[in-house]
Amino acid sequence: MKYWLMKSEPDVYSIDHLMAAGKPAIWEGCRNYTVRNFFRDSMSNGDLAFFYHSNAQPSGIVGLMRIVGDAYPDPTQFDPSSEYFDEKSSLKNPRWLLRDVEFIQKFNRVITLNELREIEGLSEMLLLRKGQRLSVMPVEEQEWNLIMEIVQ
DNA sequence: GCCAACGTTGGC
DNA sequence: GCCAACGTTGGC
Repeated sequence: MKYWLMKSEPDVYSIDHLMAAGKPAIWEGCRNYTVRNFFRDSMSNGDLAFFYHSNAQPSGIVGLMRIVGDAYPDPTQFDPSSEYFDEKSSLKNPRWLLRDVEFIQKFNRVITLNELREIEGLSEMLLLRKGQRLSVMPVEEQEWNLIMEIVQ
């Protein structure tokens, strides 16, 4: 079992959208090779992930979800009407993958970025590193547990 | 809206 | 394969 943090701008797709879906949803639109490789090589069915709101007031962790199934090509890359369309990708040789995610829980408050910065033991957390911009990133088990402690 | 930091592209 | 120019992310 591994742990992840996945960012989304709530104006685009928030945890409320995922909660309302009532079924697994596709985590579409990631166009970064590191993230693509995480999807392909590192994530597994059943892994857990924090849902993180970026560009939000305030930004922070808002809930939990579960990775469902295996990686597969992101359909939006083939759709010319999608903002995620990639003309250099093809059905035979897809560039971009995604994962399905399933709602588990919405926290009763936002664990803000500032709050995370003040937690001893999270100083090495990828999310908190200067200039770090991955929209999907691994979370260490001890980091996960520290954050879960303050949620309870 | 600004801008730091990083990723990607493409000419050479 | 280098690297300048450009694009993107995301906090503020």
